[in-house]
Amino acid sequence: MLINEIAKKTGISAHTIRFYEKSGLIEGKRDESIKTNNYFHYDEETIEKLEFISDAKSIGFTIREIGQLIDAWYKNRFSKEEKLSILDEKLHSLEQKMKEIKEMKKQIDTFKKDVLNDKC
Amino acid sequence: MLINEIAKKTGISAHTIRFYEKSGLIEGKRDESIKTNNYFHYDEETIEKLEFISDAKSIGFTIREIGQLIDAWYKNRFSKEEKLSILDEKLHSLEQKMKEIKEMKKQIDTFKKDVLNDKC
DNA sequence: CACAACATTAGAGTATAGTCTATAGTTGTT
DNA sequence: AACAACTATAGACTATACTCTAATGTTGTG
Repeated sequence: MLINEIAKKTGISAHTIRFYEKSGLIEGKRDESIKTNNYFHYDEETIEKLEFISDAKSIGFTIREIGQLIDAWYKNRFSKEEKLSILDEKLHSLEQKMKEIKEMKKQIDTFKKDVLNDKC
Repeated sequence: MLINEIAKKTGISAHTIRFYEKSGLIEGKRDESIKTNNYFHYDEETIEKLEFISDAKSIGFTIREIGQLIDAWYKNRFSKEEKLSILDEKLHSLEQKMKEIKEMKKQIDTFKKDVLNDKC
């Protein structure tokens, strides 16, 4: 799969995909048997990763954090213990975010009541 | 209260407070009776707002969105209906974020299981 | 074979949200 | 008065995450 095909499939622009590649989040492979060009080829796993990147971004993870998560999952650069520790850390930060969102919902509900009762 | 005092109370730097002021999130008042300087004075409401800004930022609201929320709550530039519509929109986006976070937690739990079972 | 459509790289430009520096004036303490 | 500590403004600088442009080469269709 060349870059425009995976771009269409994921809804992420080719530019952004190249940016993610430079950032180390994904990795295309070059076909060594083709000498005339050096096009990158992407596989199904990259689609999975790109979808994961989209999701993780939308909840506020940074590129660096997403990189860690992807490494913890796909790569063997970390030991089992290191991987688990990264994943637990992210789970913890998600729980924090959940709490903050619940607080903010309460806060906005209070705003709404104030508006409804003409208190502001 | 002058800028350094409110900065200490909120833990937000004077620079950042001035940035929020320029961005329209808060508003200091000048004491017209003092002719020798034009220092800004801040009140308790501004502390409330700054704390709200910190919370809202940490769950991913942008300056623009926070501005809308503050306007919906404190200002009379919007009608009751407009205010409620802004607040409902933000509540809806919080519910979306909650869903996404739950999904991500599931995803990371799956990663963890894979790591524990040496599946990656 | 012309030529549109695609690929690569390097690097410039944009938006957001600060963060810092320089300059200049003000206030409080000794 | 001297001087540290505070205040304001304008504008430069930084980091993050894109987004776009330019230059150049490759591939596929009529």
